[in-house]
Amino acid sequence: MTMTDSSNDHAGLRQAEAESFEGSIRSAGLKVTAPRLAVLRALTDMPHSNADALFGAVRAGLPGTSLQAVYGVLGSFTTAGLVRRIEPAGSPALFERRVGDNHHHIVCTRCNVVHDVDCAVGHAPCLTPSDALGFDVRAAEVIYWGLCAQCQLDTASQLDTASQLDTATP
Amino acid sequence: MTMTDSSNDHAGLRQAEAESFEGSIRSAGLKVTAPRLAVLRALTDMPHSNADALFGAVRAGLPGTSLQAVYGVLGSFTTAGLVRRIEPAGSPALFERRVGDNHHHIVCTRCNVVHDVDCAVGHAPCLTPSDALGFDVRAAEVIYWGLCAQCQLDTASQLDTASQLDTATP
DNA sequence: GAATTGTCTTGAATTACTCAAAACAAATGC
DNA sequence: GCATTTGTTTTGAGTAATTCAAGACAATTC
Repeated sequence: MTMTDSSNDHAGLRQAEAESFEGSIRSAGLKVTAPRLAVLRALTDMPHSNADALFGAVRAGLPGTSLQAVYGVLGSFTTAGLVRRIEPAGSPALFERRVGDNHHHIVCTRCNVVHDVDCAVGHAPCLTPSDALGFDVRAAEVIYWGLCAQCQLDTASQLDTASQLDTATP
Repeated sequence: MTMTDSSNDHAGLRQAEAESFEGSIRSAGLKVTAPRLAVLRALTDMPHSNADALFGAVRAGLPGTSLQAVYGVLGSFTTAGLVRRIEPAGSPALFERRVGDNHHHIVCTRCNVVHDVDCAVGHAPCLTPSDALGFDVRAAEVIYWGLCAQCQLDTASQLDTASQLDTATP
């Protein structure tokens, strides 16, 4: 299947996007390859994804790609500072394109959705521990844990149903 | 081999300690078993240890114990709120007895040593993100990354040696 | 002291990830 | 353009940390 250039309204945008991906990869000192472009596009569409989810997205547009290639791409991107890797407890590593701004994350304990949150207090928030114990502190990583809005609703309605059942079965 | 009670100065202390371990386990609603006592003792001696390190320590005093038993003990202790599990990025899960005080951790990026640090700012420090995005925030986990005092010295002297080599080989 | 309940041992399986060698493709120099 | 160099991907295997399951066993309860 071939695609005529500028065949629809999105073509221009898509091409501009592709060029920006290419530029990012190239200026990170890495060779521009199809798997790399595909991973970068997938990561733009679905931030906070793990290697396996990205592999799925990449494979959709580039069938021959291996999972190891995705790991390789993510590794080189992370080393190059093109993507950031986070590892919330109990989760495989997640990746995002938002780098260099020291933002943090909030994770739902029920559905595992992840969102970005900006620095907690003032500018460089938790970067100063009460006592650094002689450490030369380079980074502070904050993860908030809680229930997302949807899961609050879901659990509330579950409790509701449960209490109704209690009443219904004396 | 048998051990006479109160045969040395440490015996009284050791017994008191054993009783406190027993009490902790019992009041957490768990059965008191030899592997559990051994894990709790090991964890007291070496906080921020992983399952494998604890297994090693436990096995020293209680040879028949299996690694799976250690995982089981740690799992039930964690569920019961008797120990806290932390998972710094790139590390297997670490365990500690200090629970319920919402303290944080500082990890050396070179030697992986972990220390406790108290809350960063004020009382409930980073517990309030700038924008919780509708989440019901229950916990904030902060990990500081940096070089410990010893590793600062080590890397400094290495740089020193390297520059000396540079000068020595023109 | 027997019954009940929960825990431990043994053995296997799973998940997430890494390593290595050969095939291949992108950038570089001619 | 085409060959070379360098870096990347594929294929296949391997590892670390952890979990699952069945039966044996031990701690509490009655």
